[in-house]
Amino acid sequence: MTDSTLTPERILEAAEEVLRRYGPDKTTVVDVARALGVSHGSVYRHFPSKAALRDAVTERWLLGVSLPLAAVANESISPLTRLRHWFDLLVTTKRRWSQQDPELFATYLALAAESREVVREHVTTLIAQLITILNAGVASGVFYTDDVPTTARALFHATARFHDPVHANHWADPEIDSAYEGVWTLLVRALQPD
Amino acid sequence: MTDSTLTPERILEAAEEVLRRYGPDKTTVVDVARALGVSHGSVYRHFPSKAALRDAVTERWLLGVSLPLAAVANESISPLTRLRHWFDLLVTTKRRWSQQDPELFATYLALAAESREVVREHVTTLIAQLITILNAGVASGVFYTDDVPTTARALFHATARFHDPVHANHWADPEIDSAYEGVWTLLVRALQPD
DNA sequence: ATGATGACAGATATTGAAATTTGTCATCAC
DNA sequence: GTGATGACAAATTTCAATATCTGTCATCAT
Repeated sequence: MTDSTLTPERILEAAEEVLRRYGPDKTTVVDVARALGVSHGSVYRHFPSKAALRDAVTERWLLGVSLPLAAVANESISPLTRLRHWFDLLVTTKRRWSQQDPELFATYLALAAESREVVREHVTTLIAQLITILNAGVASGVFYTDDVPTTARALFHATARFHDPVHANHWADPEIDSAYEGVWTLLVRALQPD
Repeated sequence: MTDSTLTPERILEAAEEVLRRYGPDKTTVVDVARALGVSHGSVYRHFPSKAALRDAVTERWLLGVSLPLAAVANESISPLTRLRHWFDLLVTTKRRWSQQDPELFATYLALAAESREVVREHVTTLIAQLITILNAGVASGVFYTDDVPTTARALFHATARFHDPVHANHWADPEIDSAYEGVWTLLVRALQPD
């Protein structure tokens, strides 16, 4: 039976399902409760507000991005290859998502825009992964930088056009790949030891 | 008398004034005509559509950005200093604009979002200015790159977070200046001859 | 002849009354 | 006692009627 006890986890699943079906504007707490066969008051027993529920859904989605990236960041391969794989995965994940299901991506975008704090933490997580890769590279002498955290943040910001959803409307441009290569080339040069 | 013959120029001035006052959503061609004391049919004699009028206003605004930058791009100072001044001017212009008059900036943003082609040309213009600076630097040996146009475009994209209006909501963040310095440091390193 | 007008049709936007939603909490069921 | 319920007030959204706007063009004025 699907209707065992009500848990935050089950509510999140239902919320994702409803969001997927109705979009961010038309999804209501009543809809989510209905999908679960409970009253909306019961949902409020597990999430203090609709905003908190939305934040939790956003966090779940962002984990889907950051967990695979964490695996890459900790792979036992050369730091330069690892850095490239990491950015490739970040960029292609976002791009595929935005193109294969634009409506769902728009939903994700709308949620993220309202869950600023959750997104901020996500970005911090990603930059921490970059720090891991940079540290490995500096230790083995293939990267030079006198300030790893600053450089990690700079790499993230310098590539924003290719992974920040606010730029998603450019991800189908024909020049996007060569533009990405151009920035990558520049950044790799910046990391080279003298 | 302000009511001499009706010209595109006078219509543009009136349109800017009305946009400034009412914002992009509530501005109508009828409003613009009223501001000029003419019928809206007369406006259509000079602009084929409301979209064309909007594009022309956008183009005018963007010229306000690109003309001062052109001056910097052609200054007779060291290419590295010139590059830095150019980006500083670009970044501070946008930032001041977005913070001193957020409503007008939002208006500009809304117009630009609908005038894609005009914006595309604006970006091409800016990248051409970067090419000028890079060429000077390569000629005098202070910059290295084997592909000036690609590098110019990469520099523009890598700094998008600090000048692309889609990122304007981060321009008041306290770390924005150090983030900018971080990216700048990286990019300068990438341009250094071996 | 040149340029401005305003009536018009179809498309779009506004408005405010009615319906729905959010979040609370006294009550209910087990 | 624990957890779910649904009635409720306040806030928000929906909807359809009404008004306005866009773009055209036959007509007017100079």
